[in-house]
Amino acid sequence: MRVRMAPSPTGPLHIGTARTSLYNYLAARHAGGTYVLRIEDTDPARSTDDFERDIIDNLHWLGISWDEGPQVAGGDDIGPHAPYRQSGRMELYGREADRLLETGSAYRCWCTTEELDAVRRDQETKREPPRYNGRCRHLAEAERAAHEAEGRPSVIRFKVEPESVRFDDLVRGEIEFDNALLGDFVIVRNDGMPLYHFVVVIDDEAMGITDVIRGEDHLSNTPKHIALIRALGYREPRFGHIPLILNADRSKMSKRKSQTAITAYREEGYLPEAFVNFMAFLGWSPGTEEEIFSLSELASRFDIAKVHHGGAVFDRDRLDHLNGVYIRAMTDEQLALRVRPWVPEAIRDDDLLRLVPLIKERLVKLGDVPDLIGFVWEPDEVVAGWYGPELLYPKKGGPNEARAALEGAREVLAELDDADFSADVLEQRFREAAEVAGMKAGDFFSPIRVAVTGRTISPPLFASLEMLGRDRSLARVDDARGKLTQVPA
RNA sequence: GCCCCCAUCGUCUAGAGGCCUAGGACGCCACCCUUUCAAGGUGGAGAUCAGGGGUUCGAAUCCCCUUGGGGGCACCA
Repeated sequence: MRVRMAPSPTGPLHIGTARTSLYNYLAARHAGGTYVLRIEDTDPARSTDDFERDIIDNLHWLGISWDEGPQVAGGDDIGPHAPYRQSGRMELYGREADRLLETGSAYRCWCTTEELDAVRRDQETKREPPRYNGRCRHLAEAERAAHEAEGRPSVIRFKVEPESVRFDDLVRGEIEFDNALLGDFVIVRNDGMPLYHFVVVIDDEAMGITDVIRGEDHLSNTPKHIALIRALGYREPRFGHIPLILNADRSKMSKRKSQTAITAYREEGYLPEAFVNFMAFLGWSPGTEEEIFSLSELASRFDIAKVHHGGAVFDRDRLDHLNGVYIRAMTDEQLALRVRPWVPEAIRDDDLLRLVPLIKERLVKLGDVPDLIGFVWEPDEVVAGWYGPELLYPKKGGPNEARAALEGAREVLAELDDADFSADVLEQRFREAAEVAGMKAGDFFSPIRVAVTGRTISPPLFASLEMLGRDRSLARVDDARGKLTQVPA
């Protein structure tokens, strides 16, 4: 089995492309087949090196590796079927176009865009299917010769025979189309650039692709490909069309309505293993109630025949949940390593490791780290700027209760020496102080929490104080007391 | 408009004629735990399996129609 993924570098790696890539990868790994990466850059106007790099980098990030193809952007191709970039195969496309011309399966067309538009408009008003009317197909020899002598640029059109085409789709079963509805489509532009439907078929043949697994949006294009394959005398691969990933409104997932770039998710701090797990379940399930799978587990379980037929809405809540599951499953050491890019360099590795337990079970995405424990490394005055005096009031209480708690906290902190400055000791002392103040523990802790972390929601208070150390804790409590002096009782 | 595909809780899905008074997960709502928030635990609401006809002793599962949704019909990929 040889499968391929064929992204075009006209944008950053799209989630749909990534999922198709994943399914191809899983199918190949499951069957012990070969997985090929091919860059479809036949649209020079829209293709860029940056996008190619984005695609390759993010595929690597997801852990999807290929056996043949460019291993790095702009790098050398690896594999016996090079080139793996369409721009490297121009000569072959030209030869195959000539062959089609010679065998009479294709013909030159001189119709102008204006003429074509006019025909299309006419068809629309007459409610006919919009397709090429075949004018140049029936050109007399003399007219053809005249056009060619004139030297005006022409496109090459493929002659579609009015026959019915059927194939056995790997995920959907038997599908039948009537090619009479198709119309002769263009395979080479008037500037000589070959078009997608044409090159995809040539490339797949050249690379010995046996199974074409792609998005459902290509289902309707398949009869064109099959017609081309037959005219060219190629061997017909199996086709499998996987369901689309959808926006919340159930339309095809698009940049306009959803975040589609894999990079964006990566930058937010989603874990590649969680993302892969999530994508795999968008249209596939093992048929059991298990749901946590590594890439290699997925490969051993994956079955293209069990892929769903209907589209799947991208559900961010579910992704968040899965990401949290993977984060919680990590050791503190692993998580510290992963979180490093989101933490200031000034934070030492051993301090970071001490921070991790405070946030592990409340972390959804790695990028949320600064939000959760930024107070540890932010300067006191910055943290003080995060809240106003009224945030210091306990839920049931006002400035007086806040003052009492802060006062009590000050005393406790002031009398502790550094050796005693641990979460356990702190908790014990603070609870005693709450009692002395005649306050419920929760109400007593609340103003202190805000003073120290700048937020009403934070990691456990005493561990936070321990991390911060005595002096900074004291300073923050004093900052808070200062804020309260401006407020009348 | 034409062609093709699809249709189980809000979402992702289990389900390949009797095991289904439809299971799980996310989300939601309670309660428990608890220094906040999470995490965790327990429980709950939530799908007349889009609707209608068949086939069958029996249908979420098979067939047909309707409806709804999606995709495709480029000198884009």
